[in-house]
Amino acid sequence: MPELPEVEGVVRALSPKIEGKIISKVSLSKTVIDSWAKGKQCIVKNMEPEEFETNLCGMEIKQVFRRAKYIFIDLEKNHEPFLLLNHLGMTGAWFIVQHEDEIVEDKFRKHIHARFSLNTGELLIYSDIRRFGEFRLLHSMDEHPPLLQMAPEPFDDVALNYFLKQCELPKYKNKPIKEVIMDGQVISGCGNIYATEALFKMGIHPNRQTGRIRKERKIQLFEAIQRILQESIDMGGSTISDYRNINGEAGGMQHRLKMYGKKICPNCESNTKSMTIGGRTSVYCPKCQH
DNA sequence: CGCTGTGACCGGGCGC
DNA sequence: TGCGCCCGGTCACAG
Repeated sequence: MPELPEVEGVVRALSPKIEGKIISKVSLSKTVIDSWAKGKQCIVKNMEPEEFETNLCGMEIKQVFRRAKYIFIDLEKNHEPFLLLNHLGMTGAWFIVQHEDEIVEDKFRKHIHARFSLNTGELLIYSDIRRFGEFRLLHSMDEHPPLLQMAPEPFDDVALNYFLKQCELPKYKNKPIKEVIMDGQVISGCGNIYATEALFKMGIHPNRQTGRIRKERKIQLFEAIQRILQESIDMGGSTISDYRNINGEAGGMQHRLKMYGKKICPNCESNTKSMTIGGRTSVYCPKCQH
């Protein structure tokens, strides 16, 4: 499941391969196209799939960048700028190939939902097994209100103070710390894996009420999150189930995880525990985390 | 108006 | 072998 480091990996791999190229044709899957008639919006949101295909046709890819867990692609057609939003959801993956049978894993090849033909003859392919991903064709981020609520990038200078300020709000201060650090309006890009790891590293129980953690400790926690996100970026992200980078390769960070998905605490060797916090499974060591 | 809780979206994988 | 259920990122919507 892609969190910030995995999305960053995709963007770094994707950008040099597609920037400057032109989308000559777009073809969405039957599942996506048929969903509209059924009153659903499978993957392509807020636009009729055929319109999405037509609109993207002829667009030049200017720049690919990441914000939180979103991939954004700056596009241009007839001197008019557009912004293509893509979120990988749980299982989204991009591939650049000459032919789609180069995608060797069945589960990715079987769930291709968007094919972008490039003017170079290459195929840019978006596959999404569980279809939790999404595309939105926008002019700017203002068009999609949730984007305006996002916390700053975690490596931005203002991110720490933003985090501390949000923690003081009534809606957050009585909530479990894990729920708060995973909230994109508090910290950008920190999902279950890295929240679990940072809390373990800090010895903080995931269910601790946010308002009951001293400021100094909150600062240390934030810095731990920054470090683990950076470490994971450097390692090529974590491949837990379906994450692949653009070359179909797994990341390396999963081998460095100490608590996420573990049965035994690597510090004290007691059995880990698991509880649901904010609707998500949270693993922790009952002895090391308080 | 703002906060809170719940449902919806999915198929791989696992437990029984 | 087969069936049913669990899981999760994000948002929409109800209360």
